[in-house]
Amino acid sequence: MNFKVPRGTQDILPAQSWKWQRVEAIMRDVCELYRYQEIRTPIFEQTELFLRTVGDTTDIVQKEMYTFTDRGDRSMTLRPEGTAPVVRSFVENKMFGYPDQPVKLYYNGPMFRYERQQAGRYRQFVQFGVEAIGSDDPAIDAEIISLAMEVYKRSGLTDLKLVLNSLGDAESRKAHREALVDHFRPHISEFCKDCQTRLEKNPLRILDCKVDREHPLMETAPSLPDYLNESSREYFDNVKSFLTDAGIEFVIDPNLVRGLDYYNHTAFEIMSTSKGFGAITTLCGGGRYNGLSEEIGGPSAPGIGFAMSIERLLLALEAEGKSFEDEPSLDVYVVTLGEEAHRKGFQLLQQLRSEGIKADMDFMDRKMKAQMKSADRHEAKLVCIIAEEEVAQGVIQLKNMGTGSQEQIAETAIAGKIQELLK
RNA sequence: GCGGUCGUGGCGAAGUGGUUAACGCAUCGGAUUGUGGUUCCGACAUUCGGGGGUUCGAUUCCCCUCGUCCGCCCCA
Repeated sequence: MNFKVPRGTQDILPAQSWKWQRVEAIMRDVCELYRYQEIRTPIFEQTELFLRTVGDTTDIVQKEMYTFTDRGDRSMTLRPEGTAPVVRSFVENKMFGYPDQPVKLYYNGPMFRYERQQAGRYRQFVQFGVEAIGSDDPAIDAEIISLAMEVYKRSGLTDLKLVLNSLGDAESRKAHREALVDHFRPHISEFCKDCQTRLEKNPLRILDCKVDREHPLMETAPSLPDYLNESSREYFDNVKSFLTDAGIEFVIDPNLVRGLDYYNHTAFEIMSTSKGFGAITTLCGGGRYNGLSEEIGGPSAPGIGFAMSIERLLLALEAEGKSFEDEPSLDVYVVTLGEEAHRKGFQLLQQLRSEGIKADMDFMDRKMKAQMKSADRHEAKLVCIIAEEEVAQGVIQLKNMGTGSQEQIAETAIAGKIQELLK
């Protein structure tokens, strides 16, 4: 019987996992810098939470959720996104009562969407997300976006594009939506099948359609910015000016529409412009979700956040031909010959480690030559060689793998000598 | 959910309807006794994703299935 990882999932092996650790370290550092604190919510939630918040006409709910019934006959769903669970927790734990507002949170963990495989798309993927709940200051929109950009910057990415739009408040959205439906309905039969369903589900999406982009009605379609009411427009202008003040470049895309129902006002995506990337270039998506808290039974609490996929960040790095400099390395490899030396070598190994020296040795009873090869393969800076003779004399041969030179050191002095050489 | 592509040892990759499935890398062993990154020699797929069919005979032909990769939709 052969087993394989479930479709759309992957094992992250040592050759890659160290890069994940680098990204996650950056992410934590930046969050601390911005005073965002980690929150960990369950991997699954009541299905109803996502139906209510994400929206039952969205792709996520219609075709992508991992939903199951538990033994208590309750419908549960592996979380497809992180915002709804965080806001659920915000409400449930009455964080709206915390003295310091807004509540600034981040999370990092697996999300699940039942989708067909493609480059940069997985059924289980890891999202790092940040949420600021409780404030409707446009400055915090800029802060959130800035935080995302900072993570990418520290990761080494440069080929990025920040795309920005405003969906307006509920009133603006409604007005625009009605205008769109009125505009397209008389001629909807001339559009593709997808657009025909979009008319009812999400008419905004029609503007995005690649099939019908040449249709004359596209040109004359009501544009979202024209339907923003006074306060929405003002809010968006403020977000833009805060971003500009922060030195963050962006482009406005009036057709940028976020897929989830709970979004309003600020919507943004960060995309990779690197060549050689797959068809999917969105690295990060986010927006404002005023009203989400009420939607799930909480008090009014405006919020904004984003989510980025670690997988895609790493893919983007590769597309740009970059990686992290500080790959894990080994300081010392201990080579031994004979049983007694092996025993002695293990003692030395443990001593070195207790002093913070990264060290390893052979556990396969290999020949000396093979042990040297291992040392070389692991790029050990130094090799300690111990055989019968050394054991008898209480000494160790210390070889510098860079220069090839070797000297004999008393075993009592070896740790100090190594510390000195590693400086 | 729809469309295309591919599936040979740890990895990369030839190959043909017929009794031994190239090659490269990696790995392991050896080339005078205790030393790496170069070189030389040797070892390493009862088996060609799985199942069924055609055939005297299939890894090569057909069907199904599982899986891969890519694109559409949409997104992270």
